[in-house]
Amino acid sequence: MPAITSRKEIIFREAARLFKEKGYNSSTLRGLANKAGIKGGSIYHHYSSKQEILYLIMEYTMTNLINRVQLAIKDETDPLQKLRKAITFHIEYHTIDTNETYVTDAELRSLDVENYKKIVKMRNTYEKIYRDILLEGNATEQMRIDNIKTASRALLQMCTGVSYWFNPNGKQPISQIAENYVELFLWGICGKTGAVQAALQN
Amino acid sequence: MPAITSRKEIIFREAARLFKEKGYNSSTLRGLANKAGIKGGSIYHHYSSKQEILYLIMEYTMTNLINRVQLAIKDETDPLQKLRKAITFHIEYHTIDTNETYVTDAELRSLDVENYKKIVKMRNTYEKIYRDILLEGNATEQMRIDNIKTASRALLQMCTGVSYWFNPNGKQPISQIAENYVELFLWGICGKTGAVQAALQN
DNA sequence: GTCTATATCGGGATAGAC
DNA sequence: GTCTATCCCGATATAGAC
Repeated sequence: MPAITSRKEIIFREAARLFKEKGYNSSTLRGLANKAGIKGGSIYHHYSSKQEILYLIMEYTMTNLINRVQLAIKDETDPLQKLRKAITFHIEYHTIDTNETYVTDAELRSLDVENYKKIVKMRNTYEKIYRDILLEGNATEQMRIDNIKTASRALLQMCTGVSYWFNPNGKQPISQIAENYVELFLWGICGKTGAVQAALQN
Repeated sequence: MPAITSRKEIIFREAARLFKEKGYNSSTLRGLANKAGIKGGSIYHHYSSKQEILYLIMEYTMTNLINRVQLAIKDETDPLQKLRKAITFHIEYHTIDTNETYVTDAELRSLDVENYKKIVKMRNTYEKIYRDILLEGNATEQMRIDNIKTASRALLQMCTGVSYWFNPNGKQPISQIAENYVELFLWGICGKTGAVQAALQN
């Protein structure tokens, strides 16, 4: 979205908030218009349908995810560092555009067939970036992953979940939560016990 | 649900399937009746409202989750073994009652206030079982977890995700996928590399 | 660019026959 | 226990005035 907050952008943001709160189908255009400070019919001056608004939210989100994760890892060569940067980006972005990412994650079902295909394609592109990092890590033997597809799905599922409960006013800053997740995914809950660390000292 | 497949049970199962496919609000009682082999109005002989069906699906699911996970771990004393059993149960149950668990996970928003409170309470009960295992593991120093709440959420989020993509006709049996997840959560993607294993041999 | 008024449709729920 | 018929409401989308 452009920097200047036009009415069109207000509708966009409020739609994401509303769709997250009530779900796409339970959200009404009257309710959305009300939040945007206009009447129901006026929405059609800015968007051609409710479906279009949903699609644009998802397209915006997927475009950002793909472009920005590539930016985040572009200067790294080490797979471990790439993964750290990618995970951290994923979690942080999901807490910045919380509403948009939530809707993108939860409302795939509500898309028309054509729109569905486009978004799924973008999602595959995004997931492949993570799979490729894991593959590299296996190749350098810095990682050991039996099943790349399962592991990348588990990773993204786990990280996306942060945005469901993250409270920006809470005690823990998001950077620290992201670091928790990185450590958890890299080392598990047993890999950093005293016994392992002692052994690694040798 | 009772063993005998009554019409009431058919409606219940078809509702879970339909709500998963289209979402609660996009599902119609006429469509549900059609799947159950009756006409729309006849549903009200078995259930008092659409909302009641949703609530019963969730109550059934949470009751099963709570009771069965306790059964699964009751003979174990070792926190690591408890966790293995609990994770395996969680994943396997989500692929048995896939539709019911999916709906329970995705349609909290669609519950009435009163029903919402009851289900959230049950979900907290369920999550506490996992948190307690992690706490025990920290106490015995078999695990090392900085943030129990974050870790348990990450775990459940990750495991629940299996049911979104698991294909019972695929190559991998669910028991093997569950084992992948257990290993991933316990050791991460780095904890089982050659370097660590060599160090642990000493 | 926003308003009001309205066309049109479909869904949840009920009533009463069989 | 299931059917048909229907009530009632609310939602998307459109038309035309300002």
